Amino acid sequence: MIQNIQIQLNEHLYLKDPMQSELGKAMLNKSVELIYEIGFEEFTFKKLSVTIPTTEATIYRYFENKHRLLQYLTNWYWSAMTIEFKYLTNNIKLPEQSINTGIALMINPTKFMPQHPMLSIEKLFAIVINEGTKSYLTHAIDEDNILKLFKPYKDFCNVLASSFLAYAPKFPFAHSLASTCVESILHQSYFMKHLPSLSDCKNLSGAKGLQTFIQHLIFNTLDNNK
Amino acid sequence: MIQNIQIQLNEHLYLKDPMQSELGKAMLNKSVELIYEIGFEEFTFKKLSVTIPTTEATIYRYFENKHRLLQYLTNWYWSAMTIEFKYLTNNIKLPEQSINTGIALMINPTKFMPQHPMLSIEKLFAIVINEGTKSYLTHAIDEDNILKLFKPYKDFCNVLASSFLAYAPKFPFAHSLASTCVESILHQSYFMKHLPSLSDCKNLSGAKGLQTFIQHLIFNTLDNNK
DNA sequence: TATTTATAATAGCAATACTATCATAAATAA
DNA sequence: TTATTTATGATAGTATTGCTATTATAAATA
Repeated sequence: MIQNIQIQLNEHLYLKDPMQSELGKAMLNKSVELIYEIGFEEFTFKKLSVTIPTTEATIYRYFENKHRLLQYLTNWYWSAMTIEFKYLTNNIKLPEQSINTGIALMINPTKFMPQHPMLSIEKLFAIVINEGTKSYLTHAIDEDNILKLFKPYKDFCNVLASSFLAYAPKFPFAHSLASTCVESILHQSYFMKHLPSLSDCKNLSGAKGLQTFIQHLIFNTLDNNK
Repeated sequence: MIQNIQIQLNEHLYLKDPMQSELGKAMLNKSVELIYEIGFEEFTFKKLSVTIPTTEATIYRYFENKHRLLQYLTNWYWSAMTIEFKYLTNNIKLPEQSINTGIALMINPTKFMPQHPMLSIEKLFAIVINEGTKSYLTHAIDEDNILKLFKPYKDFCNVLASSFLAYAPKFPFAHSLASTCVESILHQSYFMKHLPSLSDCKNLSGAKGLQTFIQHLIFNTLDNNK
């Protein structure tokens, strides 16, 4: 589904829209590869310019700095996730089923969005896990928020919260639960791989353990607050 | 309680133990002030050296780089939290009461650890909220983990998980729930302040909303898995 | 044909993230 | 006491990063 849709992102994320040229698309494509490989701290525009190839100065005409580029990528990810979630849950009557679809999508996005002509969903998912929080844990958070740079992330949490409320209309913490689940899935995925003692879930069998844990968390909480 | 205890931290965190000299202690003290003020990305050893005052080269004799210093601070924080949690819950018979104490401590550490001669607990708490994840979201995670640089964080999650298991011995996700709660409290605190639409809790009335939310999450989950 | 636009090529600069050297003062050992 | 180690300051230096500026050229558009 997602590979046929052009995602229009907040214009404050870039100086020149990377979607409007082949070179810009190469920047997005190659930055995902490179950040995935070497991590965001080690990632520089100079290194990116070599892989494309182009010049550092040209990349700076597209993006203010590497932090904006990371925000561009995470915005793209959450926009795609929101579109996919709405698509998957459209016409679904049972709120329970929508919630379970959301969980499955968050844990295993490549199952629902297998590939994209421009970006590797698999690597982008890894970047969201490894570097995603850095896009909002910044000293400029309040200015960035005024520019609405976190809207796609909020949108995704909101649609998830809405499905919680459809299931348990009186639950007073739908948004907190939604953002907690989103972050928990990302963290637990990271912990399973790197700090396994912080998790009881195993990476085996398609992250089934994580799915069970998150279902426990959501439904036990919601069932007592219907 | 905590102000009278010397916390011995992993020796891979530093080149020269900052606790063994007044200058080293000043580095810790002033780094908390400075990171709190300008954020970790803007923080440099050069800037820190001016506030102490000392020279950049001298700070490099204590810490490999600013990332190790951040890890030192977060290690100190979670060690202190673990000690405080054990102290507060010692001789407590009801697991429920231990869990509630843990929640209260995590949400409002300054209430239990009001001050410390070397470090501002309040500012250190803010740093853990704003920058804490950066101490483990690094490309060197696996090497750092071999050096046991995340032990204090794991220890805290473990003692919390133990209190969950005391309350609900058959619950199979105690560690995942513990790390999820720890991270959720930090994230929700951040969201309440900067991205309020991601939370239903208000900063008013001593973060009472956050406490209620976390209690919902824990007890509803555990009660159905006793 | 003229003009705008995009990119390449190149240079440069201030700040960052270190490393190295030497002098000196204080602490400790012989 | 003298000798020696240790800690710090003072200073310098280097490679990289993060970014800006200038000019040339090719392609697209008017």
